Amino acid sequence: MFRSASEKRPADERWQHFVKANAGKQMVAQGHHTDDVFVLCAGWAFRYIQLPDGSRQILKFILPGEIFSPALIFENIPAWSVKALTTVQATAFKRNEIRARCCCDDDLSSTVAKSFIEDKYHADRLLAMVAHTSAEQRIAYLLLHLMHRIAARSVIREGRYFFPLRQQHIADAVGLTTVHVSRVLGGFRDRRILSLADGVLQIINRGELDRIGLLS
Amino acid sequence: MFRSASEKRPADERWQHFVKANAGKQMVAQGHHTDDVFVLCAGWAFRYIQLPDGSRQILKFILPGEIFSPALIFENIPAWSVKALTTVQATAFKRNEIRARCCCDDDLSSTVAKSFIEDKYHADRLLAMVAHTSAEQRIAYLLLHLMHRIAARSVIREGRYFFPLRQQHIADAVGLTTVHVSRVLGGFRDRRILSLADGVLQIINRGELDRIGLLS
DNA sequence: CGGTTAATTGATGTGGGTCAAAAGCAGTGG
DNA sequence: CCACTGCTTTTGACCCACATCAATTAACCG
Repeated sequence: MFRSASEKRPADERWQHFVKANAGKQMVAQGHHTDDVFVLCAGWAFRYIQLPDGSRQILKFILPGEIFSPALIFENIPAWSVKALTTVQATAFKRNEIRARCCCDDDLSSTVAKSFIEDKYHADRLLAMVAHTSAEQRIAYLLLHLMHRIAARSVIREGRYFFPLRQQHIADAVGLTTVHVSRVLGGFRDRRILSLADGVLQIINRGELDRIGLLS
Repeated sequence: MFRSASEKRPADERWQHFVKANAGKQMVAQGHHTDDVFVLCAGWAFRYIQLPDGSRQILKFILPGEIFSPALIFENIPAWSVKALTTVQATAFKRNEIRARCCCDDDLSSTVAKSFIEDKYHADRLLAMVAHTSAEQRIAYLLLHLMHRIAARSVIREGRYFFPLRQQHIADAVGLTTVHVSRVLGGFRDRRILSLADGVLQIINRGELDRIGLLS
């Protein structure tokens, strides 16, 4: 049975609530006020900014367990948008609640700080890759980066990764066109390095992929 | 993370001290432990990461009054380096001291949060520009961004900005070669948009510069 | 079945890289 | 005062990685 004090309050006063969305649904909109701090529970999403010329830059792919952006805890008008990549479920906490807890909870505030730093670390490295390396290197880097994060939360067998990105997403993340992404992935396939189709990334020659994309 | 037991302090563990450095001096080194949190007092510096292939990505130019990086407050092995661009003076605070104060000082922690968010905001936009726009747009954007920050801390007369960057720095910040930076700046000069020489940036046609670099 | 969206492939164009040379301009030292 | 050195900027010639445009195929779906 539900013992639902919270159920009886209006929806916008509960200190947390759940949301579901289908693939493609915009969940946070650049420049629009929100009091919610979202944490992804299931599915994939991505954070991006839209340029006035119509192109978009994907800043980060968001995996289950991750906050949409640590910045959301401190600002109520985000400078970016978030869109669901697959069907997703997320929990929305009230910002005030989170911030109140941060003050008296050392663990939480240290987690927040870590997530800020990690976020920034990856953003900096992505910038370096996009600015200074070839299409092959950028794509290899992105795949390796995501593989690492995927492997951290599910067991990987035979080099097969669940991988819901379309080529358009890869293109928007590393600053290429879909046409060229297709060519590069085709090249990887021909050279027996990996194959990417039907939402599955199959790694065939990890060593070679590392050699290409692991500039560090 | 490691924390040394509380100890009596030798002279060099004062909770803050000052440092001076000449242009070109490396002040923080990627991957090397440091207990100091630096704030720039005078001169310019820049934060960057070095890629294994030798090229470097400049992440941010640091102006007087700014912290080298907000991340420095929470991590003791930075993922980036900082180098002096001009002769500089900086104050080095002890990390433990800063963090202790953050806990009981709402103003300070809110300032830190703001600086994290602002830092990230500019990094995201730079990534978008580098990934999706032309050389002219990137350079115009960088100049406009810096002009804005310079103007916030000193009066500008007749569109003349103190501007100590070499073309190499511009190239490393926006992902171009010095040769091409030279051509683009030459183009701007020919078209009476701006001229950049001898450490002075002279804006001639601000409207046109905005039109090129202000994609927002 | 047509209609739509994603991936592929080919032909062609171009922005910016690469290489190389030269020129300007400190410093430095004889 | 002039040569010498090192650093930065400029300029020219050439090239290639990636964009652009366009057509084709494949998969999915009501």
